[in-house]
Amino acid sequence: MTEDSELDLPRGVALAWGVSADPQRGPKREMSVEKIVDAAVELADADGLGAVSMAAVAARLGYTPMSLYRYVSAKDDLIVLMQESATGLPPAAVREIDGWKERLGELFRAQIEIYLRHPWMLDIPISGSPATPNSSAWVDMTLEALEETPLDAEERLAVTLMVTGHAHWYGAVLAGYSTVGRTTGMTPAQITAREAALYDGLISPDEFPALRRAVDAGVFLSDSDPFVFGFERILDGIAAYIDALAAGGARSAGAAWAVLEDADVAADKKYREAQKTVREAEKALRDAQKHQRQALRDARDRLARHPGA
Amino acid sequence: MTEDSELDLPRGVALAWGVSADPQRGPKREMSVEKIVDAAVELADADGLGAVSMAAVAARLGYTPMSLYRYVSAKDDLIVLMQESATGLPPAAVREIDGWKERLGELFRAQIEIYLRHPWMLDIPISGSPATPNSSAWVDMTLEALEETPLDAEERLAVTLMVTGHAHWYGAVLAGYSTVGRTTGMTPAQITAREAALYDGLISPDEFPALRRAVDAGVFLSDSDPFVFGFERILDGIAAYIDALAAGGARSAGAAWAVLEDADVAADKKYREAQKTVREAEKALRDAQKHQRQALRDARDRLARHPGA
DNA sequence: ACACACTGTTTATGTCGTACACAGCCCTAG
DNA sequence: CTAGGGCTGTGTACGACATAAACAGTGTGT
Repeated sequence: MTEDSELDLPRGVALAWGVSADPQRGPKREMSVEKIVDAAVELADADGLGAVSMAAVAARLGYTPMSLYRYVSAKDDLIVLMQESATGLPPAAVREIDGWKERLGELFRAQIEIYLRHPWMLDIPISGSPATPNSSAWVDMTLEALEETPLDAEERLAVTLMVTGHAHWYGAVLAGYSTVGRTTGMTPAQITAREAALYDGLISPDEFPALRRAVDAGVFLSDSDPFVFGFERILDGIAAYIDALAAGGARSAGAAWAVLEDADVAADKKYREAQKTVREAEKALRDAQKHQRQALRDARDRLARHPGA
Repeated sequence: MTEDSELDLPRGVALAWGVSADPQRGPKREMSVEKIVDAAVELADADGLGAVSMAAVAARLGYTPMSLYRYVSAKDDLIVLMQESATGLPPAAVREIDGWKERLGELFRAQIEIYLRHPWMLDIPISGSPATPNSSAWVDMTLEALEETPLDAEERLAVTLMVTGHAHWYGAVLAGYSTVGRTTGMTPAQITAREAALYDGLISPDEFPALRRAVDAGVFLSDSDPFVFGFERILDGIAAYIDALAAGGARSAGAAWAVLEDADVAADKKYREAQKTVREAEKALRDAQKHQRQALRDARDRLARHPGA
């Protein structure tokens, strides 16, 4: 029992809070956690999270792989620290902005910018609650923006979560695009065109009527931003709720749905099997069509080779 | 040039659409893509995405690792197929429901259920557009639910994205909890309590005043569901927009924000460095406090051991 | 001055994805 | 009806990767 007196934080989180107790004896340290994290972030910025291996980070700093473990207890910790570093503090200028809507908008925009600069952040799986200092600062500032509203504490947190989530989702979809762009060297317009072409070939009007209509309406070629629209709707929804509160409306109960309590795995299996039947029928149909096309092509080929047959 | 006549779909996606052209010659196949995918899903359901290795899947089916590559061209493809399989078709019963709000609600709920049953889906990074048959079916049904509204095609797609994103986010946060639960064997209540305790110790009223107030208000101990609240606000926001349209309001421009166009990496570096200064100052402060506490503890210890000193 | 906590390094282990070459199977062209 | 070749599942092999363990050198508190 070394009695560290700190609650057992997830190791990486503890490091992020600066709970480290630098050693007294021994040779001078040549590296530092910060240098390691910076090197890792640079690697990830350049070539994605996959490029971050302990060996690569160490090499970038001119050391051997194992040396990093004197500063970071495991790779997972390093990733938490990278996240923390890239997250940074929310822009202080937000405090000068008037109106909760505008503040939320600016915070949202700032989050998207971060994700665009560090797309690898979106590849990090959400692991419980990485309650690190910087992420706490973002939550704090978002909550502060909402203090002028009549929302209660829980509702404010719910809004915070919603904004963060929307930004995360936005970033993920956008980053998907930019990753494809970097891998294939296509411009966004080219990617869009290609996707549209793919959709065009795959979405049959029988199986996906509504989606087909959307494709025909050219939604996948549009350059308007669906996420901005979504964010506006979210703000509207919050405003409507606030108005209703002001008009003496009752607060939302916000109770968890009963359905979600027990994930009935057995039922799911049965369900998936039933679906498989449907899928198989559909596949059979597609196969039939495909075979027909293939047969036609073969016939044509043979005819071309042996015109007299 | 084998002239496959199909556009070059991402390999895994092609498989999902059943574009496979089963071979004519050679020994009878003993396995099938479906069996492989099912085995992989079962593994992932039981022990997470990390438990899905080619070797593990093969072993479960009684074959050698390499045999899988006759059916699946790479692990990434297998994962796309797992996603597709677990996604399944949207519940057909949604079509019987009256009202777009109610339909969206049911689709949302159904998505959450899927994520609860297959939490590993949330660990799969969003890779561009996995436009697979089943995911298309979900989009199709969501769009269909919105056809009774005066929203135009792009707006409907934006709403679809928003609902999916919220569900994904919801699932991710929830799954984080349940993963922690499985790893540590704690009940949700215990986890909540633990998190609350952690927050309590880390969130200082000086650095995070608004967040501190929220903690004190007990938001992390509440059992009400922030996501349901959020979803209600989203629906409200859409409804408000529809009302505005009906009243003759103009459509949202939804133009992309200029800021987002160019992610200025150099500026970010400068920004991060400036933040580092702030962080360092804060850390110094925390360290000072910590050292003080440590010194105090040491003094007490020494006093206890040598009462006469 | 000496012990020992601590440094960065070396070596080694186990897991993983997957390339490649193989021996046997069986459809199809001749 | 036979031969060729595309197919099957398998075995071996290789290169990443995370990280455990043992090591020789360093510098500080006793």
